[in-house]
Amino acid sequence: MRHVDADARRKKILSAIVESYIETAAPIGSRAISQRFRHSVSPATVRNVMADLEDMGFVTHPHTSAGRVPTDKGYRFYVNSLLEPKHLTKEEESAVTKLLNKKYEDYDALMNNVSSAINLITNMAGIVLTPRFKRSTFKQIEFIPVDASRVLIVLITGSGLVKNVVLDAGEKLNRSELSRISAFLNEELEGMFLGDIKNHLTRKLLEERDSFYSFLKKATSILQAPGLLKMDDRVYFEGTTSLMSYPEFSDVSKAKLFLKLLEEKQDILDLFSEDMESEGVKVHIGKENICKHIHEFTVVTCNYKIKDRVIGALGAIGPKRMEYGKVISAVKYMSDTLERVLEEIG
Amino acid sequence: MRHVDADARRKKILSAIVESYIETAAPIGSRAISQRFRHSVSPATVRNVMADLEDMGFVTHPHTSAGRVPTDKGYRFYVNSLLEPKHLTKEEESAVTKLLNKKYEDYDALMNNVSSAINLITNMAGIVLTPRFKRSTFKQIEFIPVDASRVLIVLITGSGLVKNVVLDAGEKLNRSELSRISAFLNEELEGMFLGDIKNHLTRKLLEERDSFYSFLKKATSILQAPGLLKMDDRVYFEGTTSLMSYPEFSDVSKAKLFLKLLEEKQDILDLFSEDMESEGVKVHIGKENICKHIHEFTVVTCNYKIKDRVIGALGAIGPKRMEYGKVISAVKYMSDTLERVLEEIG
DNA sequence: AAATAGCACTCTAAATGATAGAGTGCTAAT
DNA sequence: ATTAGCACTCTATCATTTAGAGTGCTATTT
Repeated sequence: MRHVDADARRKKILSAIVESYIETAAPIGSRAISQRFRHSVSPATVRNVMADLEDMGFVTHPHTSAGRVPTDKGYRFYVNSLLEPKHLTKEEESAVTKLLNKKYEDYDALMNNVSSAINLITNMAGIVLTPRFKRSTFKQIEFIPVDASRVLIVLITGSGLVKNVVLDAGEKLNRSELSRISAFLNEELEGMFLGDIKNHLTRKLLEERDSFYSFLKKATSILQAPGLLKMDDRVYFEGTTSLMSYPEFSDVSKAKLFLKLLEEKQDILDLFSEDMESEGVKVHIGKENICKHIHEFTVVTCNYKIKDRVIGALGAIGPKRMEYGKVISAVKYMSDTLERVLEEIG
Repeated sequence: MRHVDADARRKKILSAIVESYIETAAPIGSRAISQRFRHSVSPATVRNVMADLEDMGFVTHPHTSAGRVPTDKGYRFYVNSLLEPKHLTKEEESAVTKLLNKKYEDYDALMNNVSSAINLITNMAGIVLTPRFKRSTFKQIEFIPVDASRVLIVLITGSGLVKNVVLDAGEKLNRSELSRISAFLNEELEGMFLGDIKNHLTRKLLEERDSFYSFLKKATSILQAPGLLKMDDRVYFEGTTSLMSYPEFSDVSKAKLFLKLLEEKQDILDLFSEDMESEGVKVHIGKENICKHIHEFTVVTCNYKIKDRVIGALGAIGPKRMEYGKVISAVKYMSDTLERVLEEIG
């Protein structure tokens, strides 16, 4: 490796450091790097390059006489510039297909299986955010009288989600009025975003003054039934166990911290929600995450859509020391697969 | 403590060993026991009693020069005979009430909160098995046409659970026939166990021979819609994090084992399902559990009912070293509370 | 000038050994 | 029947040592 471009060599060595660290979880020394290149460079040279890389902030030292470890910046550079994407094997793809090709009685089971599949392929914790209700569109509403004063409201969304709420009106309900209300709402709200319905009706209510007003008022109040239009985000997790095998978690206090993170799903939810706004796979390495509980981890996310509308996100979370090529491919693949499955369920 | 009944003293000392071990997680020696009784017995006497207890299989030695530790048999005797029930404090009860007195949009949220509450009070992992669908009764069924060939089936159970399934009939559906079918089913199946419906209809089908046959046939086939009458057991967990604080889990491999247990919910489900058959609080200590993954833990369960019919179970799981009095009371209390809440939701 | 060999120095992790303390079991005394 | 006394055992802990891996610098080679 004589008279090589210095910059190219730095990249190769950084790549080697990152990959070796991902593999072994141990700091890597100049001698080992030299061996990795079959002694085409001597350890001494490697040491010089390493010193440079350290100056540039890509790697660091746990202590004076230890090998080098990538920094967040190092991982970032690796992911942006050096990474080779690693596609799923045929076996992996068929394993995913097999896991997801059941008949689903509900979304819960499907989402759980998707996060299991992510876990299966990546060995990271799989995360799925359910379809966002607020972003769904109105398709149909029906009222089913349960007894004198109570009625079951059934709301069907454009993407086929169904939501039930039992409304206790407190007064005796008039069946024919109910069916007039549902007919009206089905006409009026067709295709509208659930998140926009409330405002739409309030505005309309202001314009009306005649006898129609009280009818509209009643319809509006029914839609206020607790939980009916409320957002219904849910987070699915699988695979915490397999994460515990990583040496990163041999310290119990760290493991505990991580479990806590997963149990208090809010931070994850925020992160994923934000990532849903933009297209494609996103990678958040260590301290790049705003939420400081995730500072020791990397999160890979991707949104998923039905009919070109983003309705959720999925991804993987694990130690920064992850096989980025594999994980990124897997997350993308799972997003595509989930979209396909959702399309089929219709 | 001169001339005390030997048997009574053994019990007192066993009690002291168990309680001390529960508190400190450390083997307890004769000196410490003696101190616990304010030196009314000498360490030497305690040693003799301890040797007896060991012969009887209630306590054991980690090694020659260590204190005693209760065996499963010791815990069992303690729970059966020595235990003093410890009621929840007013604060704890009000904390539970506060946690559960929200409006629930769905059972998922409720059950999650119940298992959180169990965790909150006991510091063990809280577990809830959802209402068993098969044991629910039929109340009402309605069909909502979604498009030409598809219909949303809404099934309401006696306990107020609602289940939706979209059925794709593949052929054009006749609205008036659908409503005749639902009217018939609502009449015919009122109050019947969901688990019995299939047999009931098949039997009836055999008896019919006239024009009614094809109508009945159609009704039956609709109820076969995938997932409609299928069992829908689900397990809710909360509080794995707080368990990780226990010294039992300072060994990561043990922690991992436990997490695995929680992730593969089947064993838990089996255990709880079995316990649902009998009334009241059940305690399973260590090796008493058939499933060997639980051999290091104690599980406390209790079923819960709606209108005198058992529909689910809840409980706590944690190290054998738990405050049995407290945990047992808490599990019972949560069962009562959940029954009350379910009654209110109706 | 770039690459490398050599060497002194640093730090860690693992092995070793010594020590204190907690606990037991037995026997003799009360 | 209980207890005191004593020898013995086992463990946990701490300090000390040692081997090895790794660096950084300088002198040397190409």
